[in-house]
Amino acid sequence: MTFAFDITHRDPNSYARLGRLTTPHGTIETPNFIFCGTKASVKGLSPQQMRDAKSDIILSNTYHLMLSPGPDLIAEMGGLHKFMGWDGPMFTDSGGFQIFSLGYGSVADEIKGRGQRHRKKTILKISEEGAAFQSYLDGKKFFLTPEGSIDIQRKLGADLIVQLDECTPFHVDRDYTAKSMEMSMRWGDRSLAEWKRQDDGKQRMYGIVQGGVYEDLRKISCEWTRDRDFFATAIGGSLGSDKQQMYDVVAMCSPHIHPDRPVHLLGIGSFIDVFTNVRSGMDTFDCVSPTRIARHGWAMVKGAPKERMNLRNAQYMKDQDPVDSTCDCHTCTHHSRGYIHHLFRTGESLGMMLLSIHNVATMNRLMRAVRGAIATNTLDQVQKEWVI
RNA sequence: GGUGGAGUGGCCGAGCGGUCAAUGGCAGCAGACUGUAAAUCUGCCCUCUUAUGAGUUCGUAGGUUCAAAUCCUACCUCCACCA
Repeated sequence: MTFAFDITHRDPNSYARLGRLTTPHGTIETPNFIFCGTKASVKGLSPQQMRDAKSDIILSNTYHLMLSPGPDLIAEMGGLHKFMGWDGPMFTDSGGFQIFSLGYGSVADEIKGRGQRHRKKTILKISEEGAAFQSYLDGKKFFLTPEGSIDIQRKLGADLIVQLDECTPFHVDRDYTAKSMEMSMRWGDRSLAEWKRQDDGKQRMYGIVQGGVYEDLRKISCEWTRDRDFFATAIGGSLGSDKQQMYDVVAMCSPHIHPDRPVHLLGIGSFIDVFTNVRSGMDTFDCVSPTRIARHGWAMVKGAPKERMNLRNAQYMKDQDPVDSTCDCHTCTHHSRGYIHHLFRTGESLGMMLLSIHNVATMNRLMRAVRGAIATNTLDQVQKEWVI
């Protein structure tokens, strides 16, 4: 069997469960975390360093690889696994998030109404047929359709692929959200048809739940994914303006999604978010945050205030302790806070690399702890160790 | 010794009579970031104050003027060239 999802344990008190997700490139335990390697590279770490940090699965992006180096080149190079030197399970996102982010900027910018800062929109038009982009690299125009996204993802060759959707913004009205959701459903059907047409047994597809913050829309979208031949379910779109609303939106999906399929929560990844959403039945997560904030000087630290520590802060200048004395990653077993502070202060790229290693290792440690906690029905206690 | 040029906030460097507590950049201090156009972006950055505001600043000391970082004089220091 090349693909499977086996649920091995269900938490009696919530939707939390343990599972084994099997792909042609290996089996991962769930809940698990998928690291973002958008342009065929997890920023700051080599595939070997990802392995050393105990990572199981990574993700790349259809849109970015479409622009450069192009799907045909990657196919010619033997596919994405071979191209980037990662032989484990891999996921590709469809480009749906870029339909949002290239028009609105970051999630925080959009929610806080700041608009897209410092750059022009490069999403030109969204229509029933697809989305028109202008490459930020050379101005060349691209038209991404559901069929095109699937075709590109087939050429890239990730194990787990995703239907094209429109990632709905927060600041749109209910009517737009509903129409957008319906279009994403039609895009999902087209994605599924294209996948079936090209199916070679090496890939499986996620359908995406949209519907914004509206419970009735989420229910419709969940049932739509449940009733289609998707291998798995992903929850996407606007999840609200704050954490509580995000938790509520995810929770309102739990009763309506297919109970036996893997469920992925798109774009979420803080400690508290993982603990909370695992209870709503989320099996996998992905987020740019571990590697992005590492490049900005922040270490994710178990049990720390706000879950993290800013190594650029002057208070760490003479600190001889490791970033996290309970962490056994390469960074924490070899380097001090003071040294990492120095690397950031002097602009040495090694600082970003060391913190990226630590944050990746920490997310993997978190997921192991979450799995252990579900197995022993101790989620509440373990959460208190991680989140204060 | 002579001639010319220059001395501005931690550093570099604009400003050359009022709209100057003084553009920028760097450094510094903190913050944001959740399917990555992010090694990005934001705020603070003379002193006191939450702020309005007040008080001291542009080598030093005088002077001109209603008004000086900006003009004049002397001195100090540095640079260039000539001896």
